[in-house]
Amino acid sequence: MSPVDRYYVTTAIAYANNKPGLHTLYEVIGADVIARWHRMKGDETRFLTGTDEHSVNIAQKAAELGESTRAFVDEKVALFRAAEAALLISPDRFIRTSDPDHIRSAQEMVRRAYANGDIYLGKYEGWYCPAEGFKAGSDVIETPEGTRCPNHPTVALEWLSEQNWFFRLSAYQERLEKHFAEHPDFAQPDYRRNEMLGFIRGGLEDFSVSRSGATWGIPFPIMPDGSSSQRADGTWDPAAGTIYVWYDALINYVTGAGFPDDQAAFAKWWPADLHIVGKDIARFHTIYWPAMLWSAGMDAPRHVWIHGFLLAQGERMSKSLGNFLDPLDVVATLGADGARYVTLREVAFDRDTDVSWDSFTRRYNADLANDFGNLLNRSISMANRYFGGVRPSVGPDAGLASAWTETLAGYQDRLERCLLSDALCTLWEFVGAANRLVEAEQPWTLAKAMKAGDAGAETRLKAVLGDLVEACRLIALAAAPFIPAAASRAFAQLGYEYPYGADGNGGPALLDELHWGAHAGEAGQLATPEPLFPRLEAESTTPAEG
RNA sequence: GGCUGGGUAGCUCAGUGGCAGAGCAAGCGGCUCAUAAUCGCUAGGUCGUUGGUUCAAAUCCAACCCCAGCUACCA
Repeated sequence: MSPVDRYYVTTAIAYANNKPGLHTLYEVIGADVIARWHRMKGDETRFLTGTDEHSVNIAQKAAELGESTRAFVDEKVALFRAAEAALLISPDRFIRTSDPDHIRSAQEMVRRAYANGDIYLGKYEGWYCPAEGFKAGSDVIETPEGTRCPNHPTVALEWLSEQNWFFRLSAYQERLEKHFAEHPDFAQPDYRRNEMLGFIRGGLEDFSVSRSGATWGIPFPIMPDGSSSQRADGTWDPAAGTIYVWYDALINYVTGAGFPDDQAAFAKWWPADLHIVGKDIARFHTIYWPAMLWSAGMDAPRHVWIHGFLLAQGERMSKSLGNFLDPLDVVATLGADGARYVTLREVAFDRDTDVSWDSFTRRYNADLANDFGNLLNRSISMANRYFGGVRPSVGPDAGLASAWTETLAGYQDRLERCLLSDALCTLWEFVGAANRLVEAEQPWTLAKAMKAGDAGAETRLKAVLGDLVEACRLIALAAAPFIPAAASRAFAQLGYEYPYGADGNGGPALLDELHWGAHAGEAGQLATPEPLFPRLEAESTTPAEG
């Protein structure tokens, strides 16, 4: 038998301290497109996204608001889920680091590393802000009064040392270098890979994996003497501390694959095919994470794609600066499909990109309303007008057919290399070719000749419109991972049943459907055309400033 | 500071020795099937600066100016 390929793609989990901005959901949209592409191709696909909920900051913020930490993160998670639903994000699981199976998973990963001799007791030293906790060396400022943390400039920092557990990252330097050498596409794009490789070559230090004192976190499962920190009644000895950051957050990827409860599922889904992460956490995903997995006897993920940030007038979008776009505003203005398309078309997936309402609406109007939406509209209108809506079939000698073959190859290549903006650019060149065909053939002129009794003109007209309708089918279907709802609506207008589910599962193998003329000869009736992407007027394009 | 990448049209970018390019935005024209859509044409650039190599430099070399990324434990 030819086994169905399976594909496991993840995003980074988002810090659940606020409502999500488009700059946060950007990678989720991208991952969703890749997941849908694989589902439609017929790969058995798993798409994991979720939230990171353990941190001193979150517990503190909840306390300030007089809420339980649990209630606080539940609220934030609901905001994420609502925004993702609005963007038609289709995770197979939305994981939370507070999920019980994740807690078991993180603890088991710690036990495995310990059993492998990679976790040892050490001393963590650093600046400590009494109002906040340990601060990284890069995160403190020098003031005339002394060293301070930027969040609490009036509070004197203390130099503290704390007994913590450490992970022996230094033991994996050679293996990491070898892995990078043998798998050049493990970390991409190339310039990020080179940065990571440079970091490895500079020498690796061990990092701490536990914190004492913190209570909002996963209990560290091991006592200093090596015994379990779990008591007879099932509770955990707080003296053991909690698991710190990366042995919590990164572990979500194996939890999402079934670890540790469902070994069969884990064997099926691990290693992940693709982690999509922001450049700020590239090092943890391409260096810490493989070492942690190897320590547990597991394989490294196959690919890590490192994307850039959204910028507003050159500045990184962030919640603290307040210069971010609310995904719900973008969806309200552009629609879910428009928001997805425009975000991934305007922002290169491999580097930072400046975005604005102006660039978004211009792109929406140019690509979606004018180029593709109007192509669909004019094609269907003419077929309705000249042939009563009977869907015409492709012609015998369509020049678009060979152009399509080339387009599809380029589109697929870019999409599968995570060059999402380039993929759309390639596909839209074909949209332009179809629009030019209309001008070249002038169906309205052929229609006049047909009316005058020219049988040749009628044949020609039918073929031209058949080619245009076929072009629309192919474009809509190929673009469906980006614009799933619009693709379905386009199919309805074209008189085709849309065979895929709301998440892209369940239909025929996409690449079979993407052949020119795959449905030639099938009878069908076109519907009344409705603008697929209504054009935006300038006045309506600047909602929610600031 | 060190290492890496970049500075090309109003905007976003492609272009690694041979007549400066694309898309969008702008202007003009054509068409009328269409969402004032579409198609064609035009305009617009001392290719960061200065010097050098070369018959020839956006491209190679040197110096300098500016921007970004990385330079370890943030979620």
